[in-house]
Amino acid sequence: MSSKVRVRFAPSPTGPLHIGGVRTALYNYLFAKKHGGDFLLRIEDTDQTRFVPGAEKYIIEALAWCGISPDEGIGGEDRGNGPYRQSERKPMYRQYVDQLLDNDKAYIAFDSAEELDTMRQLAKDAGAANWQYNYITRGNMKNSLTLPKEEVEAKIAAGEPYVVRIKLPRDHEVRFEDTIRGWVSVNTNNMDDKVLFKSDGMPTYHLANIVDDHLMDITHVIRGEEWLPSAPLHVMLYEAFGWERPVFAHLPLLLKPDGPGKLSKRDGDRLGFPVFPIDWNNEETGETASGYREFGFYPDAFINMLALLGWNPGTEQEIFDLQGLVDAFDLSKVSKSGAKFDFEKGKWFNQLYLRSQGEAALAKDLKAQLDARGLSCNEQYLGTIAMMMSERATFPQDLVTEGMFLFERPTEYDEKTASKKWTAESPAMIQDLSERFAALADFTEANIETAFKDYLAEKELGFGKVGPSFRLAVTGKGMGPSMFTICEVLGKEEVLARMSAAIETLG
RNA sequence: GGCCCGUUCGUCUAGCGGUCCAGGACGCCGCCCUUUCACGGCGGAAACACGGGUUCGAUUCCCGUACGGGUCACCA
Repeated sequence: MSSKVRVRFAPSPTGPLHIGGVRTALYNYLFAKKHGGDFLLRIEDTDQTRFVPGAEKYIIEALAWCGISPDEGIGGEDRGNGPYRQSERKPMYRQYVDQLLDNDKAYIAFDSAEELDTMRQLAKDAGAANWQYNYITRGNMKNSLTLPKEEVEAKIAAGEPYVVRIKLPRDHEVRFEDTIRGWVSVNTNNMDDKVLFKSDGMPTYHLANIVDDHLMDITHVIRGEEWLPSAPLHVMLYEAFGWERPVFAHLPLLLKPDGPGKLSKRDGDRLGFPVFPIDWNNEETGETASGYREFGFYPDAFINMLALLGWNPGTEQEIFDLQGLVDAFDLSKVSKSGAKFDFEKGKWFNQLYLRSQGEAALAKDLKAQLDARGLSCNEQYLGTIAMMMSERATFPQDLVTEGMFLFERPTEYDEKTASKKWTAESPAMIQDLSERFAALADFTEANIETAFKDYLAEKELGFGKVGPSFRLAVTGKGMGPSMFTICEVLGKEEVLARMSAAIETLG
C-alpha cells in the first residue's frame, strides 16, 4: 500500500445532491489535491429500493459544474479498483462476510423485521430506554449464537432469509482520533450488533463502506458529522478484519438558515433560494428543484461561498478560486460546529465575481440573457451596457432586468418621479433639449453631455431641475446609470422619439 | 429518552493562557462621493451561554448546568 493520499466521495444515488453534499465532495477534493493525492467517486447504491434514476448523472454533472472532476471511479478513470458502484460489487462482499463469520466476529440472525419491531415496541412500552440487538439481548433472539448448529444449517438450506450481524464485544472502549474533533470514545455497551449483510444478499452501507475503502486504498475518510455515531462501528470492523483503518474527519453539518436541524433535500425551494447546485428534474415523478447554476451563480462564486462555510484559512482572505482553495485548505482549520447557511453572503460573492468578469465576458453574459428573452440591442454597445449595468447586478440576468429601458421603450413612467419631478415646465424643457440633440451631428456621450450642460448654463437651470425629468422621459425611471451613456447607447432617433412620446403622455 | 458531538456579534468566523474593554466578512445604520440609483470610500451599533474550578492571569484548560445538533433501520 502506498502512502499516497486517497480520498473518496461516496454518495448514494437517491436524488439530487444538496449543497452540504457538494461541500463534502469539495473538501475531499481540496484535501486530495492539496496533498497531491487522488479523489475518487464511488456510488453507494446498496439499497436498491431507494435508487433514483438520473441521480448518478446529476451528481457527476453537478460536481463538474463546480470544477470538481474525479481522478478515479464514476466520472473518472477505472484504475483497476472497480467496479465503483457497490451494486456491481455485490459478489465481492460475501467472502468478507464469511471471513467475519469464520472468525467469530459476526453471526447469522433469523429474526424478521416484524419480530424486531415487536421487540422494540415491547421495550418501549415497558419504559426501557432503547432496545438494542446487543450482547445482552442476542441471547434471546433467533440466531446462530442461540440456535443449534444443525438448525441454523437447516434453516439456511431451506432458504429461510437471514442477515449477518457484527458480534460486538461487551464493555470495550472504542477510541479513535478524528482530525477535526480530536479523540472520540464510545463503549460497545452503547452500541448494537448492526446488520452487515442483508437478507437480499447485499451488504449494508457499513460493511460495503469498510471493504471498499480498504480495497481502494482510501487513506482519509472525510464525511459529514451524521456519520460520527457509526464511526465506532466502522473502527470495530477494521479491527475485526485486522486492517489498518483510514484517518477519520467528520465535517460539521450545514444547518437550515431558519428553523432548527440540518439542511435537507426537502428544504428545496421552501426558503426562497436553491439548496441544490444545479436544477433537478425527475422525469418519473415530476419532482423538480432549482439549482445555483440556473439561479445565475458563477461556479467559482458558489464554490468560494461553500468552502468558507465551515472552514477558513486563518487569515482575513476570503476570495479564493479553486486553486487558491487547494493551496490554502487545511482540515485542521475546519470548524467543529454546524454552520447555518446564509444566502445573503452567497449573493455578495456572486456580485463580486460578476464584477470581476471583465467586459468581454460580461458582454457575452448580457448577449445570452438578451437572446433568452428575445431582446436585442445595438451589438456594438454590448460591452458598454454590460459594464454599466454590472455595477448594479448580482446575477447575469440583472444585466438585463435592471436596465430594461435600454432594450424596450418605456410603456409607463414611474409615478413617484412623475408627480415629484415632472412639472409644468418639463414639457418645454424636454422639447428644447430634444431640439438641441437633434442638431448634434455626432450623438456621443461627450457631445450629449456638452449639449445638455450648455442648455443648463444658458437657461440658468440647475442639474436637479432638468435631470430627473429628462431621465423620466427617456427611461421612465427615477434612477439609473448616467443619462449621457444611456442616450448614446439608445441612439439619437430613439432618444428623440422617447422624448416626444413623454411630452405626449405626461403632458 | 440513551449515546455521541458542539456552544465568540443577527449570520459565517479569527482567537490555540497575558498582545482582547475580542479582529475580519455578510447584513444593518450613518456620513462622503454622485443630478438619481448603484459602485466606491469612511465610520457606527452588534458577541466570548451560565456556574464552579485550575492559574499570578482565562474567550482560550478541566468539571457541571443550560441550550443546540447528530444518531439510535435488513437507509445511506
